[in-house]
Amino acid sequence: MAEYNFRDIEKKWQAYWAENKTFESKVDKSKPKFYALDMFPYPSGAGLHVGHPLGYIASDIVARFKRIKGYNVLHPMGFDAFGLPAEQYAIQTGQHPAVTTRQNIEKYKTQLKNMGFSFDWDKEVQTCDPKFYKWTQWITIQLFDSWYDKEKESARPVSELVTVFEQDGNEKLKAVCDDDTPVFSAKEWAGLTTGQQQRLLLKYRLCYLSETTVNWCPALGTVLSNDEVKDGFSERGGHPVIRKNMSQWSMRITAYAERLLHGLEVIDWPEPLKEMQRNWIGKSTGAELDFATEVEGVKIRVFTTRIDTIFGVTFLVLAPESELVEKLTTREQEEAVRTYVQTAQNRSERDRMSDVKTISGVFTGSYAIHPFSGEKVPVWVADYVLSGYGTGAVMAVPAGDSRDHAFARHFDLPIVKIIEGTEIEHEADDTKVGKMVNSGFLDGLEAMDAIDKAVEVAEEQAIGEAKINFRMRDAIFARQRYWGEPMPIYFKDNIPYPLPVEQLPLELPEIDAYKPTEDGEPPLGRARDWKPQEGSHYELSTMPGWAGSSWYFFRYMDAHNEDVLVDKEIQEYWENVDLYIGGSEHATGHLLYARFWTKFLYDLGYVNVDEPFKKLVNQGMIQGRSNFVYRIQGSNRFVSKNLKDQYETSAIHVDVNMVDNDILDIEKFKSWWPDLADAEFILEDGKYICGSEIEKMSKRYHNVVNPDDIVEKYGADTLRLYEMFLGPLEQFKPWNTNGIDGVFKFLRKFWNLFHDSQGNFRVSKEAPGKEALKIMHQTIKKAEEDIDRLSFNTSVSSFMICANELTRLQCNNREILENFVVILSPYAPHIAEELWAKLGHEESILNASFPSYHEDYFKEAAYEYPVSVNGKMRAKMSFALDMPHEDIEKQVLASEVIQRWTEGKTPRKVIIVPKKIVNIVV
RNA sequence: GCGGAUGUGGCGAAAUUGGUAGACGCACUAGACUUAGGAUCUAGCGCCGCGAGGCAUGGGGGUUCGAGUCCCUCCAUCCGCACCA
Repeated sequence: MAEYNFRDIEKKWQAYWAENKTFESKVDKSKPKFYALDMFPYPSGAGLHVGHPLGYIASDIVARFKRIKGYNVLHPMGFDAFGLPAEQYAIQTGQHPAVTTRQNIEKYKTQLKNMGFSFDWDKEVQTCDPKFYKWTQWITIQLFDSWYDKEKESARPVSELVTVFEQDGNEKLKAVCDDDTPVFSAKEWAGLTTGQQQRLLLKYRLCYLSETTVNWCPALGTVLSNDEVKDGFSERGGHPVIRKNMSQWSMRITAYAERLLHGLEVIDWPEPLKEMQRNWIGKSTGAELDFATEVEGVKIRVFTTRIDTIFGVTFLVLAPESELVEKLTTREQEEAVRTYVQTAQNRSERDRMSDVKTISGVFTGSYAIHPFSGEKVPVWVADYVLSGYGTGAVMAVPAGDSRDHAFARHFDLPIVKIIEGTEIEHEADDTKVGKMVNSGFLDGLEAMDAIDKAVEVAEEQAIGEAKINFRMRDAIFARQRYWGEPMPIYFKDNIPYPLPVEQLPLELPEIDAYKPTEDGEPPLGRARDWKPQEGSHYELSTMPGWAGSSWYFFRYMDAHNEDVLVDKEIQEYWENVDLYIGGSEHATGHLLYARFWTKFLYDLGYVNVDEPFKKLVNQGMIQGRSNFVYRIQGSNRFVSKNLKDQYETSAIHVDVNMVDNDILDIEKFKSWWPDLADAEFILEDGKYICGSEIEKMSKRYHNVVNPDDIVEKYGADTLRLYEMFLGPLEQFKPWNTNGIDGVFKFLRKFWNLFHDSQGNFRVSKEAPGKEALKIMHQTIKKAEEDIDRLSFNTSVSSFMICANELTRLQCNNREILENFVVILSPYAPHIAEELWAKLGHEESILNASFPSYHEDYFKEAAYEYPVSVNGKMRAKMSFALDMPHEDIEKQVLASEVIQRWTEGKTPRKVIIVPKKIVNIVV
């Protein structure tokens, strides 16, 4: 009997697709386009586990669905191939990262191809390929050669900036630049040396070099961007991170803060993810205000969002790093302040964060003058004020801010009530509701109105102005590592210049080892004779991991173009990504940087969209389910889970592949390690039961399930269906193979619909019955609607119902089955292709078209209305489709059954919800 | 602390606009066919009750003829941010 033989079928069709380039996509203006993209993987040595394909399956279903709906689909795949693990491995083994990366990529591709994805492999990109990173470098040069015009809200070439400087200096210019940029006139500009001019221009460039405090990770020997640091440790490897001043390349992403925020309103992304980006950008609207001090010529500028509380200010606080600290410290306080500042500076990021609740600070000895009341307010230094945010100085309002309140109480500073009716003795009240009191000209105003009034007065008196601040910082754009894109920058006389475009790509040089040099230079310092010309040298840092991933989605459109990063016409056809699937862990990294670069390329006219991803879906991670055995301490005996409390045991992770339904395969276990060969076991009911826990799927927990094993045992189609069946795409869920049989049985049942008991292919031309038509059209409708809302699990269920029903009806009508094959094909492409071919079609099922459904087939002539009495379901009654309400009402009330439920009472009300329910209220 | 999400049988989960809660699958139970079954088929399967019926969507309250769905409140779990003035 010829059973459903998935192995042969899958092999056959994968070969067919490759040979016929079935998934190739070309610009075709006669069809609407659809761009379905997955976040490309980093090819790690461990290979794919069952969690990786989840998102790929979903996007593949959509891609295949859109194809049979008549769209021209771009569905590519590639590799984010630069990165730390390959480099760490290289440091340990001396093996070139390019070699291991290539091997890993091959492994990934084999695994991916086994799952039947409809990727157009001709469009594959690898970020570590010089042909690709040529353009990453090219974009970097464009960023270097651009500045941000606040007036036009757009990036512009630096050459135009130079023209502005030559004509007017920078006095009237509205541009985004470093905070310490001096004001100069055209005349002053003309008087500068080339070197001085270049240094000034760096303060405007979107890719720039500056002296900044960076996150330095000593263990990795490199700087990290803010999104790569989690709780004071590096995200990769978990090494401690310290603050350090260094000259570093950065990207002026802050120039785009406002647009990055606004853009969120027009894209279809999950709300939580948008919220994360909003938080990260951290816009706050407030005002800056100057406080004069007792020291001649020194003013303290503060940023506040609550200028309405200005009369509640009882002291000012400076960040320890503020340069005003020195100027304002009196002789008597000098010693104390210096000690405090030094302690604060020496604390690592980690210490400072873990110590948030400790209140510390020191008085500078001097006083500032309240701009409105003229009162003296003491100036303090405290590390709860951050140098990197706002102006590095705050006006403290203990009545309205809990930190100020705590500080005031700790150091016994006054607390002044400024909003009527608030209770502020023990706690600050930060609500903006109530009338102002003790507040001079603000008295009697509502807090919200007082904000506007205070800003108005401050601007009138020229002591302050409305101001918007962002929490987001510029992104560090260099790593002191080998395995990344070399910066296309060289230095001459200590001034950085971009490499001429025709010299790109600047390829990674060969080096003898992948560690930093003896004198602490990055690994590229080891490269010999690696310089553009005598007297100049290349930048030794490489780009961060996010460089290539910030624009790769454009490259797929035109992956082999050697002249431009993407052909304009081609890009204008594909525009941007219609559906992007990937993990939410990239919320404040990749997904922000990609938006930034897209907006930049848009400003310069290289692309015609300013958002890269129209719709984004976060697939939930598939977690691992770890199993444990319990070793009796100091022995080679293992005790079953429910008996373990009788002994002193330690739990040991055991490879989940030796465990079935928590029952340990003792023979396999014994051969796991040599010293387990003579292990003894204390069993319960003759079995060894393992403990279990949900953890991240990882090699070190021995809980990795390889999709290859599932494909081998059940086939790729079953794996695809099962991963979708597991639950909603967005949800996190542990991997569990328990239910996979059900899905496999469905495929076999589906196969059997087309085959007789001898295994001969068999469909009939006999007209299908009403019931068969009904279930078929319902299923078509469901399949279509479910894909539109990415509800794949419910779709799989409806396929099963359909197969059950058709089997029960013994229906093997040709057209019905043909429709079924087509709607199933996005989910289980191999079996669908096979049956499609058996049905006599010569082309791939991707050339089929998705069937349309007709509600007539499953609409009944009459509706069955549930009837409820006082909201409680009581009976079912049939009514004709278009029966008027009055007739329905009459019929219901006349019914003896209903009379009984209403106990003969006359109803007060009869509610008829068309096509849904009839409710009688007594 | 702030922000966001989630909470439904033994388990994974359905329920698209408020309208018969638990579809579908797993596990389980009984039966059929079998030399046998980790194959297949049939039936059952939220809880209490012999039954009619009653109770059930984290707890409590509300709106409604009617609430898993809307509102308030509390609890639990997960995620993100965390001295951002």
